[in-house]
Amino acid sequence: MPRDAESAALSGRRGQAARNDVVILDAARTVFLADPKAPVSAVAEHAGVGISALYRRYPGKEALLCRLCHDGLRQYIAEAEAASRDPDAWSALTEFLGRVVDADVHSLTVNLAGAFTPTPDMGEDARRAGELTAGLVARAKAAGCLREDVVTEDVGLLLECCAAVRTPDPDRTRVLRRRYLALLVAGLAGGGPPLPGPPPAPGELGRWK
Amino acid sequence: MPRDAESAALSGRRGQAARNDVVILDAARTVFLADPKAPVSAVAEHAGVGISALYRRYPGKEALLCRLCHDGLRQYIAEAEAASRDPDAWSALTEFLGRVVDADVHSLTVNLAGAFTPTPDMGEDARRAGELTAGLVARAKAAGCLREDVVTEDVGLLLECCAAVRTPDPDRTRVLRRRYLALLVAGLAGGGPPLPGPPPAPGELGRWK
DNA sequence: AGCAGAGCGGAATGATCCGTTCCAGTGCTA
DNA sequence: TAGCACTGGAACGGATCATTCCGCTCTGCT
Repeated sequence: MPRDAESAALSGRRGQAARNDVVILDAARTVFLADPKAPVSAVAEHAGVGISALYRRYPGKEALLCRLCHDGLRQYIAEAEAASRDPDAWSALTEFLGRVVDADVHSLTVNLAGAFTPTPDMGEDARRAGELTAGLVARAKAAGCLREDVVTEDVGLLLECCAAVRTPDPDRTRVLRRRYLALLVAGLAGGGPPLPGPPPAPGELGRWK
Repeated sequence: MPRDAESAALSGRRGQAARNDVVILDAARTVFLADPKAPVSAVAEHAGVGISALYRRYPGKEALLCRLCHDGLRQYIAEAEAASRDPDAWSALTEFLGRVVDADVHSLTVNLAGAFTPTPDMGEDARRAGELTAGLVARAKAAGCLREDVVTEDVGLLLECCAAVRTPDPDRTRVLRRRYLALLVAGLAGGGPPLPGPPPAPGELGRWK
């Protein structure tokens, strides 16, 4: 009988269990993305499984949220690393932003934070994410395509702005977010008066501490 | 004895009652702006009054929310009317946006909507608000200072983006919001590639129907 | 001066919601 | 065929709120 845990074509009880692993995770992402404080039962319902299927895999809601959040953080890092390899500094930054917005990674990492006590791993990953972001910003600035008065910390807030755009339809939401990201990116390119106010300070948005 | 209901210097029981009217409204605005689903008791506590002081004035939470929201809508209209009188089409639009963002009117009108059944009055006011907004946009476009591919409905989403910027400190929040509004406004002025995706349709964001 | 009651603070109430546990059923697996 | 890994979903217990209620204070009129 097949023993490969990676296979999606597993049959029987074990197959269902393996498939439930991913079904549950997907459902959780969808549900908690739509409403970070959704009840656990909503996840089970959306996944089409019972509540016990969920509690067999995670010790509690907090663990599930933590997993989701950490996955999002890892995805952010992966996108940032991929962008770092783009030879063009401007498209590296802007396409990175586009991908992060599309994947709704920001909602995952930020809106869910605070609902659980972060693990040390996540702190480390968060630091790495910050570094990579700073790299992308610095490179774009050095290339002269990004206005000088933008700082690394602005990126998080920009993503927050895009994440605020929401409609009942996920696809439509993605499209509209791209629209306002485009507006923001046009602003990032320069033009207009200097940006007002002191920029966000490094520790200021310390949801991660 | 003084009978003037407008006076803030009313003495005695009636005076306290009149003063509580405004204290409660202010507290409600502050509290519900910070958290639209805050408990009623939080409002009373923030106002420094008991819960009954609140229930003496409003039949229930919903009525209070409705009042707050309607007030916000009226303020929006007032700002839009004031802006309409600005002879410069561009500053009419941008300074209007700035004032609305500063006053956090958008959070008031949008984040609170859905928590109560709107009155017909509000529907009427919402329509008027839409008209005024469209006027500001049309004028800026006609003057050639606003990019052509922006539509009236974009304004609501822009405000939503700004409202998404939040810090524990209200003053700092205001400053940061202005920062990203400036970025968006720079984008609105033009430059960069055309905005992607179909723009939001008139009825699409129908939180008010 | 005295009293009727407007207004108030805050405890008590009752409903709702939600995370978690528990148990009986099901059909692989050996 | 016996055992058990896994599951669905009901039941439990705690928490949170909106709202009501009661006893008190102090005002404003007679």
